[in-house]
Amino acid sequence: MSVDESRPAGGLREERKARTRRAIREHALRLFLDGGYDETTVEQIAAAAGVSHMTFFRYFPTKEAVVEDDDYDPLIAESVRARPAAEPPMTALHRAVRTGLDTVLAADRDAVYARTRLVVTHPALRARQWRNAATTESLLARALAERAGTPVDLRLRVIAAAATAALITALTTWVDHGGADDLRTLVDEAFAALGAKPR
Amino acid sequence: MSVDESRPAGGLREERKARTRRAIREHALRLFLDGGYDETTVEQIAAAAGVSHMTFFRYFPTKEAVVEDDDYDPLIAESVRARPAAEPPMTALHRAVRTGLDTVLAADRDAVYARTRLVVTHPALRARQWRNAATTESLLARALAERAGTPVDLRLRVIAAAATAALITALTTWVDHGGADDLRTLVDEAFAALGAKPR
DNA sequence: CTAACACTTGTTAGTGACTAACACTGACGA
DNA sequence: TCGTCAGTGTTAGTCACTAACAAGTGTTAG
Repeated sequence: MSVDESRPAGGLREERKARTRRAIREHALRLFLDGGYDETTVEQIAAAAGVSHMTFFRYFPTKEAVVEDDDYDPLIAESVRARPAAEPPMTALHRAVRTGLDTVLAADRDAVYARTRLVVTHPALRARQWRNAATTESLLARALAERAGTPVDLRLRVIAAAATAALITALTTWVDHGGADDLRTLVDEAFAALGAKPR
Repeated sequence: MSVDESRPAGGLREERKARTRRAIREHALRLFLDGGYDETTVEQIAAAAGVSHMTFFRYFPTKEAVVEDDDYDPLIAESVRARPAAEPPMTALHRAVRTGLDTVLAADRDAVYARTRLVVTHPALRARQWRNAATTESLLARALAERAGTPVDLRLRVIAAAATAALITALTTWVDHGGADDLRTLVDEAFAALGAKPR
């Protein structure tokens, strides 16, 4: 996510790229929600966004990638590092996730729900999400390790993986109930099941 | 996996099918290990097994599916149901996984390692495995619920998901260390990180 | 034993995700 | 203002996967 600082980020090129990226993503999500994920071809998305299908793949490595939210993980990792070192790891993750969630939900709850629903519902996207979960986990494990000043070991990796699993389970339940529940309550319950102290 | 009982399972057809299925799987794994997963095409696997690529897809829904081990999950679920109802859920899962693992490892440790290595190493297979993890989880959650005589709730689902995550983390570590460690010890450590009592 | 049937397979033709190569165009630095 | 090069479109391909039909072989009723 680092931007080449030697070139001003506000140049016409950068701006254009950002706009194209946003356009592709927005049109893709709209088309997915309208006509279904499988039924929507990359060609259609590209056409809707006014680019060729090659350009699509230059911005997103796969069709699935366009649904991902890449900003969320680093945000949580950051939060983890900010937690006091004395806090038990699972509790630290819980609170970090809560913080991140509050931020994201406050911004655009409906968009988050729509996207989550898409991912949870569709097998291919779900699989993709889990693949990314591996990245999330090592990111979180490293954050935990840095916070505690210890090396990354099996214990921390398991805790990070379990926390990710808890979060995903909460998200799945959220969607299964049609978004009726309060997601934050579900997350709290999920972490409670892993023995994280609520406070 | 249920066989139509109205027809004897020992007919020529059934036998032939079983042989074809085994042939495809074995040739596929050999080719994957030899030349890499991506580099091996379904066409090549089919040719090696002496069938057309259509036949391949009639036996396995996707290229990835040929690597999966479908017998393992039900085996664990069975083990879970056999655990005493008084045992805490995470402990029950731990012991069930241990039991299943002992069985599988005793049979063909090297084959298990080779297959696990393939899956852990390759992103697409890894993703697929985790997609199945969703199935595994609901299977385990249901087993836990039946054992305790309670409905499946968020808590049980989270515990099942966390256990699966712990298992996968242990498997990943196993492969990362080149299979040098004792897998059962790793699994014990992984579950210990989730607070499962060792005994 | 044989003929009709059911099942399995191969062939062919297609779709759609994704890639490589190359030519073009326009923004940027000098 | 001009050369450079990042960003894009076009074209032509590979490969996973599917649908439709034709052909072969095990099974079974008569």
